[in-house]
Amino acid sequence: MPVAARGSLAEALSLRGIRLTRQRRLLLEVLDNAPGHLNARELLQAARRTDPTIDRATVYRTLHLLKTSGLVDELDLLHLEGEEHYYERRRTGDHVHLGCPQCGTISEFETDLVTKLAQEVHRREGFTATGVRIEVRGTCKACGEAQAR
Amino acid sequence: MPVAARGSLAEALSLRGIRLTRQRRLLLEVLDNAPGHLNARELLQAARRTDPTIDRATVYRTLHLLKTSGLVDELDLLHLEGEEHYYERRRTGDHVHLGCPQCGTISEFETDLVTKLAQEVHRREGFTATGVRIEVRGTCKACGEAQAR
DNA sequence: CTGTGAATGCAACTGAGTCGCAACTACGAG
DNA sequence: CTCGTAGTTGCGACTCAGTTGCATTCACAG
Ligand SMILES: [Mn+2]
Ligand SMILES: [Mn+2]
Ligand SMILES: [Zn+2]
Ligand SMILES: [Zn+2]
Repeated sequence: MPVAARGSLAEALSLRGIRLTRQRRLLLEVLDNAPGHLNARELLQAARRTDPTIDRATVYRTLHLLKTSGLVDELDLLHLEGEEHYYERRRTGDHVHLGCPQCGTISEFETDLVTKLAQEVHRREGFTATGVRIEVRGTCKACGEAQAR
Repeated sequence: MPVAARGSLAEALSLRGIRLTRQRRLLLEVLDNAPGHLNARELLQAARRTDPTIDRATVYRTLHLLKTSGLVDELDLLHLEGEEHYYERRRTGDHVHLGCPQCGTISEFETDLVTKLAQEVHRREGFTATGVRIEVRGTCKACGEAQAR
């Protein structure tokens, strides 16, 4: 991962008075390089491939920290399978998650409706949103076409 | 609760080949009359006030049934407190949940953006939504005003 | 009324997430 | 570049939401 990203990460953390430990750096790196969405168990497994001594408790404590710092978002993807939660680095563009129970696929969908919703909630209710989570369950295109026959 | 509602409930269930047992009727009644959002433990407690013999396993099995039948929605309210999930009867008007971590209040917000999102997802992605869950975390009006001083 | 498959209660189990504590370490003051 | 210390980690025990197998009970079609 680019040096710039590392720099800004250390910055982002120290700005908040958070120490940049070996474990925290590793966990963020794993999240950055993960192809999809990881749950806590998968995150631990992946991190252990680099540092076999890292502990489950550290993963949970770090996730809590990163969530409240706004660096990571927690999803449950409508619990399509199991009770776990999933984690992803917070990005700039807002996106929504689409889950298809038939094939188990989670896809992402960018839309400005997230921002629109935050604005509407503020205008009509005086509520200042700090985080919006939108999860959609349904039939994906592929499953829909397969069903049509 | 109106007889009509009861009738349509029995209908709704038997249409799907679901037996209307004493326990299922009770759990739906408790959900209907609940002031706010209940988690599984609270639902069990409330139901036990009427039928002390009802079991935890029945609550979970029934919730699963009602969820997959589309009669009940599961929320996690962004897990403002704890890991539990919350349940509410599905209504006609779409609504969104607003959670304020500072005062712990959950409020509801009606908006047609839910429908708009479902339409946009279908148009742009070919994804047919069967359920949309939108949860917003932030500072409520009261807490915002208190903070301004 | 009766028979039967579905649903329930019970009790044991699973596994995600938490917590207290002793050892360790990031990092700022000197 | 030390050193001191508050913050962090690993560990192991723990909590508690949710699940499961099985014997008993019950809804409801015939
Ligand atoms: Mn995502
Ligand atoms: Mn959840
Ligand atoms: Zn699909
Ligand atoms: Zn508030």
